[in-house]
Amino acid sequence: MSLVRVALPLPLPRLFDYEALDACEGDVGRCVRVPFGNTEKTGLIVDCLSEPPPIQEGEKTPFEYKPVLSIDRSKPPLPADWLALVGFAARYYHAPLGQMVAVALPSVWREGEATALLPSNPWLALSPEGEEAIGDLRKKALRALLETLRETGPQRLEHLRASFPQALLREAQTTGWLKPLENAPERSSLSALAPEPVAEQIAVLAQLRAHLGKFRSFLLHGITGSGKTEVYLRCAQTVLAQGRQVLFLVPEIGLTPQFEARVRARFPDNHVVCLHSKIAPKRRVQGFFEAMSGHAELILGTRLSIFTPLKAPGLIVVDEEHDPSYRQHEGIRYSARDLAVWRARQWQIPIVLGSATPSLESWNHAHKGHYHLLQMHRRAHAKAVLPRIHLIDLTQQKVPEGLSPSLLRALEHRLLRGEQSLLFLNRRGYAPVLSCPSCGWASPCPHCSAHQVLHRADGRLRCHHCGTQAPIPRVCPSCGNSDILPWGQGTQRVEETLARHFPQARILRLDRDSAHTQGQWARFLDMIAQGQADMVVGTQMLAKGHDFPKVTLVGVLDADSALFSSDFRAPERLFSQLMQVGGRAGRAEHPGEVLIQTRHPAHPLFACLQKHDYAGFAALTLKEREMALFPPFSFQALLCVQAPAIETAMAFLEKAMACLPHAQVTALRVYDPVPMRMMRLAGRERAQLLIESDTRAALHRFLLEWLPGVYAVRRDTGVSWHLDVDPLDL
DNA sequence: AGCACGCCGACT
DNA sequence: GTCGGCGTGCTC
Repeated sequence: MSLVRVALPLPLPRLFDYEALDACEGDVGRCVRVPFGNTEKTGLIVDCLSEPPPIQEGEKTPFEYKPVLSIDRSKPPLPADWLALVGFAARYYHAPLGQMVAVALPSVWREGEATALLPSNPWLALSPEGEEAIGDLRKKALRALLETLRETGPQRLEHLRASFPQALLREAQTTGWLKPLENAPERSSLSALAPEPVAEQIAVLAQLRAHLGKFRSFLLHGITGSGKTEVYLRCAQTVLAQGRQVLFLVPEIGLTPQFEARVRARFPDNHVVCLHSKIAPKRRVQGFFEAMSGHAELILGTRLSIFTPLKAPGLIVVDEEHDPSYRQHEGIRYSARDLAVWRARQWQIPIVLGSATPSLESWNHAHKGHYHLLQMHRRAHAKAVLPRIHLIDLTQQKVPEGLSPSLLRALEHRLLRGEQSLLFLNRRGYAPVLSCPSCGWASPCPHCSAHQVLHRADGRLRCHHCGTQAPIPRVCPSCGNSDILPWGQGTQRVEETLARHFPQARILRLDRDSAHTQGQWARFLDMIAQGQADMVVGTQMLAKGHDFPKVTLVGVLDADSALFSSDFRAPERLFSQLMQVGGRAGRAEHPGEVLIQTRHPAHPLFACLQKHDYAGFAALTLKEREMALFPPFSFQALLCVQAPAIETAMAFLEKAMACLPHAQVTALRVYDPVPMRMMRLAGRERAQLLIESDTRAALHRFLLEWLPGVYAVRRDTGVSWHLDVDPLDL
């Protein structure tokens, strides 16, 4: 008898066995179609058994195995190291294996017929017909494509894809204007010129290169502008030269295009694959397959690309490793950064975690000697200096519209000198609340425990959590008072205020509302670079990724909300954001200045910030965490429940608590169930239960014992739950 | 999670 | 008399 053990995409913590007479060990890692209940499902074969496993205790009758419907042998099976990774992730995050597989495997792979996954010849050249066509082409885009080819000579398909739409390329190929080239031409002359590394970079590179081919976690702490990317690229170059692949992780989709462009420019002869959730499903599997077969040499992408199988891995780079976007916080939760470290160990290769403001978890690892700390304290451009940081004490100044007189004066100076200013405010919309002074009504969202935000431009109240919209009421919906007022500042209102103060200034607003498409965002960045804006108001979108060489003033309008937040990680995020926005200014020859408005200028966070002293801030904050036994000095898991009503959610948690393992593990704390900080979200009410342990091992032993009980808890209608291991926000 | 089976209220 | 609510139980 031959059985296959199948992981199915179900929220059940078990596997299902099926009869498959023709199956063998070689089918492990293949997709399989199976009957399930009275439907069919596609799962992944994770094991092959020659005889039925012994009857489990408590099992009544030996059941009959159903036969598999079909095994998909059109694709190679997923390799053992990939299955090991997904298996580890499922165990570590206590998620059903089938669901982890569903997260890790592109959906088209599962559904896919034997599509032509092997890459065709990627080289394209301009044909004589194309050369002729350029003359009488009326379409601007097609002409631009052909002229690019004429100027640069043959190019790899994926290079062209990065700059031209797919449809355009297809059109040019079908008309015969672009023809495939059999052999890759010599293109060494086209390699982009690269800046010479400075002393610090050379030293860091020497360390990295000395450890290629071995497992080692490096924490590369380099200040903004110290040239971390250059280090990654040079290290990658060495790895590629050894015939090995490089996996690059970046935090956000928004950052991939520029990074991708830089990587492609640097390695024009290598096959680069870009993976994130906005890539068309078909191309994602293609990239997945090319990485697995070894055709793709550089794989870059967001958190989901940590699940890419690699044929010959040589290096993993996690850029901006502190960034919270590495954590998946919906559905099955995982941290791509943490899994990356596991993969590096699995593959016995080095991993570089880079950041100007490392996560305290990583910093702590470095200081305990688990990670090897590499530092770069100087900006790579000799002329560039760090910005000076000043605090504006809001308790000493009147700020009627969120802009203090000192900040206004500073803005005026830049305007007169023809320099750019950047204002940073983490609140989009016009005003965060519309409120009634007489009865206290404050634009509540009907579905969330949050206020609806006033968006004056489109005349709506909008909830930023669930998306609910409503027209702006003319009188208070609660008491009929006609004097309802916007309360507080959002980016739109600041933009308006600035326009009133500086009617001659060209003001640009950059937030999710104004730059909703990638194209719009790029256009805005371009306008700033061209000097077509004097003042830019924006949210944290501004802090990430791009440099603004002409900006000499950065104003932070409200730094305080994070200082006394109930989230113990809020100061860490604030520090990182302030360092990042500060880093946007004062590039090249212009010295930059940062002005931070605060009601708490004596807060120690600012003292560290003014000295550009990440290490000092980290030491201070780690000390606090140690005293309070917060992570990384304890290990947490969160059981989260959603239900139509909070009572139902709490009831589930009470029942879950009733089945806690009797043999209570020592050094472990189980806190009482509480409603979540944001109790209501999108019409669902949420509660949570926190488990905290002194050691990771104890936490996992405990969860292993407890979870079967939790799965067995009788759930009222509408209740759903999930476990969050190493949660980022409580 | 789906999807069945199963036992009590307002309807053509 | 039925259609349909969702409580409960199962999926190799």
